[in-house]
Amino acid sequence: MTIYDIAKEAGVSASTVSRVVNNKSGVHPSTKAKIEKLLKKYHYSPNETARGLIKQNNHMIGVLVADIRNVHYTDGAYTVEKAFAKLGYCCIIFNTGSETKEKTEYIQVLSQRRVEGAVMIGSTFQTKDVEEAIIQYMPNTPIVIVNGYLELPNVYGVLADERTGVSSLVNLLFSKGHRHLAFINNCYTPSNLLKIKGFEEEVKKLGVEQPTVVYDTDTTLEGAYQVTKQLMEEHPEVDGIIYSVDLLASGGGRALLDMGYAVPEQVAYTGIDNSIYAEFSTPKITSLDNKLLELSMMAARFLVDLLGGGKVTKKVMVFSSIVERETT
Amino acid sequence: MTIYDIAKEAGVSASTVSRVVNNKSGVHPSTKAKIEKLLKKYHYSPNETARGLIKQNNHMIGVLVADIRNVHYTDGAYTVEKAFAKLGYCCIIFNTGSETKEKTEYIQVLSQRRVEGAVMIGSTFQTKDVEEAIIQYMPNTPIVIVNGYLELPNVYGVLADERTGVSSLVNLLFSKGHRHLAFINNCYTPSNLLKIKGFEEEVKKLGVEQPTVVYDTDTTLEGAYQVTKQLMEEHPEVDGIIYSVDLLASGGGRALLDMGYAVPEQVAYTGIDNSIYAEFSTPKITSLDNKLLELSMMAARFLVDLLGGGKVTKKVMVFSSIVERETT
DNA sequence: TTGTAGGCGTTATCAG
DNA sequence: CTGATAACGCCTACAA
Repeated sequence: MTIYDIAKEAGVSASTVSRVVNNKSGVHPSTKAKIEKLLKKYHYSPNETARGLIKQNNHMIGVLVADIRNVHYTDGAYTVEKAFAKLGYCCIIFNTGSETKEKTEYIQVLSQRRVEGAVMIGSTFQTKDVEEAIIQYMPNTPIVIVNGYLELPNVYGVLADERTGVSSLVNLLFSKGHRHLAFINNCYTPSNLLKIKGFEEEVKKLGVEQPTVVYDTDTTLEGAYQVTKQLMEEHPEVDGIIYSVDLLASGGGRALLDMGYAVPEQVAYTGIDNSIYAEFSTPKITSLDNKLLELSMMAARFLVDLLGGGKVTKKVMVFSSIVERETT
Repeated sequence: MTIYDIAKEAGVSASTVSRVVNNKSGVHPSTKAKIEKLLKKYHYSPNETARGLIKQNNHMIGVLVADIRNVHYTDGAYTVEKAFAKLGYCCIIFNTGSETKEKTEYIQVLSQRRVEGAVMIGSTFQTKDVEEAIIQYMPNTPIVIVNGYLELPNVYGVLADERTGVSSLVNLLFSKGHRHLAFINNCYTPSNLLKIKGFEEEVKKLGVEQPTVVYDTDTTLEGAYQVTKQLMEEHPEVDGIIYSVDLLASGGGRALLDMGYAVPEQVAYTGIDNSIYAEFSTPKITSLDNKLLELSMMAARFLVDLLGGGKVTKKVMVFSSIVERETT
């Protein structure tokens, strides 16, 4: 059902129908009524594709996320979608995975779709390859990165201060008498690298001579469980652990319990993200709230402002805070 | 950068450029090379909007979900997105919330966007209003509902047999000596109504005379905690609880522990969904695996087949199974 | 092998 | 107040 079909049946021209559809003034009430009746009768809805072609806008924004199943990415995607839906935009969401190649491919896809703006969720998008893809394919599309930034005229960043956040976690553990700290990491995203940097710097600053211990694992409960066991066997002196994300802390915490450690007296540990995992686990996990939710809300607002032609800060940082629970 | 810009610079017509862009045969190698060079130089990417207009397809599918932050919906959305991205489709995702009005509005939006197909995730879409909206706005668009169904020519359903699933949960509790069962429900979706029906039927079948107890709460840890306390105070004889979703079981389980009940000896309980909550909680929760992941995968495959012009079963059911853990 | 013309469904600009 | 007409960017006969 097109505007022409309606026009023919109403005995008017397409332009008149268009005027009615768009609520423009200057249509005779009687013709207007006649047309509206037909519109309703056929449940006419304008073809946004055609509209977009002539209006040079499609009210679509792209959302890139490594994997929406990660809780904080889920929240981010939700926040962004909700914010834009309210404004009549729709979000096309892609799970890029962690591979560089896929990320750049999806950037290309977004450019073909001519999205008006994009949000990339996660520091994993703060890479050279993404930067180049943006330069090539979307040099003029406003892009906001959640917890990341690229030095490009059309890219904006809202960041968490995870480096100092982790420093404060170290301080917390230290203040409770824990001196032999370890860090368990899941992957080397820019965000996690900052966390490790914050960890190592603060440990050094506090004057602990012992070399810092950093272990790797994949992002699973089981992986965290195993690597924690391994850590405690190889470094029995460790009495405080910072996990790069809550999920690891949950899995690792179980290992500590199974090994018979008293938590938090003998070994204390923390997660990062202050996600539902921290709240759900037993014992409930002390976690660094890096405000990822606020970050996404801010990102959405930034992009909305940019699309509205407003000026926006290129780069902001949101301060994190510790939520203490039962593991410290 | 349009096909015309390229054509002008190459000294050819737009159609020739179009042929090269679409890899059609019958272009002289030298002109082809010349054009390809320009294409690369300007990082030309075809405007999908314009393409969609003439090809009468935009390779977009709509995904409706009440709230993507619910874990199984997240998984569903992920599965669907991944399946379609592989085929060059993009997914526009909307969080509809639970209000009827919003659901029908988003159906209208999808129709304006002229999506080629849609997936609705959750039994909450199995309502009269959604049905009418589909009839009005998308009577010819293939739609697959995950865990729901509507009797419409263009609607397909992949369902979980939660009714018999819950019956088997009742049987499990019964077989372990629990006779006084209660059901704690979060909201009255078609899916949950089936669960309650399965619960009540099976209790009756097993010859328990005592009236069945069904309590309500909102979908939060805290709500489940409170309502479980209330339940045990008002019905101290209860020794088995089925929670409509794992999240409730997690919150309720903590209440039972706090009240000093031995789990599962004194009181046993189960969740439904076999989600990460069941695995995370302490004790780990026995849960009904209603195969929501398979459901989404199947839904995606169905829709892919439909878009490819294939025939697909209108309605299938996937059998659920119990995953026993520490609470039974 | 290449170009021309028409059309996809809308909107915008002019005339009338 | 209304109707042609030309665009938007692309694709596809058909003609050359």
